Amino acid sequence: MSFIQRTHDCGEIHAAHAGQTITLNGWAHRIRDLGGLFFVDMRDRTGLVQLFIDPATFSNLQEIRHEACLSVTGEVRMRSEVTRNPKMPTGDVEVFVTSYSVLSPAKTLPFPLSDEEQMANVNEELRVKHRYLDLRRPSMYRKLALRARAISKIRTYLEEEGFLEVETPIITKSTPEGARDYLVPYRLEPSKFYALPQSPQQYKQLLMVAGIERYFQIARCFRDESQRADRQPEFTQLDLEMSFVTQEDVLDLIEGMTRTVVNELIQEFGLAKERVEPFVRLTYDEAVLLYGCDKPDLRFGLPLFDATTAVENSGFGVFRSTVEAGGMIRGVRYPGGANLSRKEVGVLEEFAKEFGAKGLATLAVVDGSAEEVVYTSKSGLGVKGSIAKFFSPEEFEAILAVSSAEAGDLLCFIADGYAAGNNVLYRLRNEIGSRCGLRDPRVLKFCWVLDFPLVEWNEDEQRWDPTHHLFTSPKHEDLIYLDSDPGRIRADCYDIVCNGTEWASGSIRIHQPDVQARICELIGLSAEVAQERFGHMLEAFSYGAPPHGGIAPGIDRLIMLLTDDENIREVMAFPKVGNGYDPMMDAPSTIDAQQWAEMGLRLS
RNA sequence: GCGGGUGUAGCUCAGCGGUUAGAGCGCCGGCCUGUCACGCCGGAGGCCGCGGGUUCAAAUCCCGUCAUCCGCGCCA
Repeated sequence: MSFIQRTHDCGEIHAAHAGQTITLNGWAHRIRDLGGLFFVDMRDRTGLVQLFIDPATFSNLQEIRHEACLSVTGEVRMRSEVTRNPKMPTGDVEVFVTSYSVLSPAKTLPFPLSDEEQMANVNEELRVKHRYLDLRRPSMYRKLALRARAISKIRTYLEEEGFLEVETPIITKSTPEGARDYLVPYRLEPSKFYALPQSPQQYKQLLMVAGIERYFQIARCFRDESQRADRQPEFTQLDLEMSFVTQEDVLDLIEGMTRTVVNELIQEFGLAKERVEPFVRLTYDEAVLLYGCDKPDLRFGLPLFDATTAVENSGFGVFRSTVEAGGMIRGVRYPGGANLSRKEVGVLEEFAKEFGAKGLATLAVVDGSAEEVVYTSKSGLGVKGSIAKFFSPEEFEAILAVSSAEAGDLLCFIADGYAAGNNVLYRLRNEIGSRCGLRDPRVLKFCWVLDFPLVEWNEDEQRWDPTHHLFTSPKHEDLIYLDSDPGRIRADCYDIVCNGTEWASGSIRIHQPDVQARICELIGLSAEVAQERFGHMLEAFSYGAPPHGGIAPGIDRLIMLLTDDENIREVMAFPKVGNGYDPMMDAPSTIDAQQWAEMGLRLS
């Protein structure tokens, strides 16, 4: 069936077109039938323009229903002063329709896609099921456009830096190290399987051995792990690797790329974000000490404090016994928290308990002249609270000093081991930051976290596990701890964190077979198993592998940061729902008997 | 694997032991010549997620189950 093709786009029509006869193709976004007057807001990918249709000229206007696909021809007319709509970019004009055709009628919609306010609450599964309708919304188009432009700018930047984009296989070998693999049965030998790549990690290192020197790819990654708001079974990373570089070279390149790309996107899309500043740098140890985690939100301060020595001999049994057991008393300030009711503090304690806290001890810091104050400090601060009775004046002074407390603060203490306590405290700090309005949505605070430990002790398995992955290079000077104190070995490993979420992770890789062999041994990978799983890597490295390193920033997460979306589904065209199911395609699905037979498979 | 929330009209929700289950939006019909979230009048539309139980009586209480959302474990 033929149709009259557009001469213009809806969103571009303006006063200069007045008098012209034009044709538009698009959808009926909103319809206002006034009896003697008929208005349609027509939408295409560029925007909206109002159609004016004279009902006297057309007999069957009820066929123009919500989201019907239309071709419309008419004359662009200026609107009179009183009928202009300043809220619309095309609001100075309208199209006086002389002919139209319904290219395709539309059934009643499953959700009100022309109403952004109502769409905010619509059932997520329904939106995913009818994704082709959800994506008609201008706000969704804009996210896809932002994503496409981000990728385009990344590509441009890296190509100018001498990078080559290389595709790597989607069906490959299972290397059961990190996440669970998605598996694909191999028809020709029924006991064998391909795996979908968790990332192109090994391929990109092999590309370095191949002499590509500067590789990147907008790479799809697959991990069969349980879902979260910011995770999907398949997601996209900017995968990147460079040869003959130090850590500093990778950091410089990525920081330059990020600031260029993000600042351009902020400008191009008019995002309500401040320009990205040079990245802050923290070591892993500093980050954990100051913020309790390796992904601190640096939009605000409130560093954790350590009150262990201040209270280790106090009359408060919980604190004393924790210290005696080798634990620590660390805490965080809650500005304004001194006003919290007992019940509200209880809510905060429940929050802490969700993350494994045994309890939450608090002291309110107020003006020294306030009521119920148990102790007034030399500087005039008053302290009160249910545990205040346990401390001596010296202990109060020490607590106030280490916490840098101010009047109005609620000091929140967690008594536990360093790691377990930090796990609670960093979440508590983020919660306090949110409550106090300190997590400014206009700010993108990027920071590098450097010098991660190479390995961490796995209590369950009683062995050392790689913190990053087994090809990560130890810092040369730390190799002396390999036998005596492996936990002390730092790696040439780096993360980019933005606003409290991990955005990118990377490292300098091991390129020397003898070092790789020692690391395999350290993490309990026997030579035989290493050969079976990674023999291709070990062999490749034996043919003159260059020193190399790389990084892999998450594309989805970058877009989420730019659009302030909390859910990764919002920045993907066709996401799955929480259990990995695709309600639109109905995938995964059963296969027919012939496919079972062909694959040599049966249910156990 | 675990915890919490939500399942009632096409959508968003109210109803939380007691007449015939409601509202707003949408949909259908009527009226309306300057609307732009048009307005006004009328109407249709419900296995109250599913299964079981308690009760004279269940959308409402209990048990189970399924789906979905959020989180924990997990995610080199």
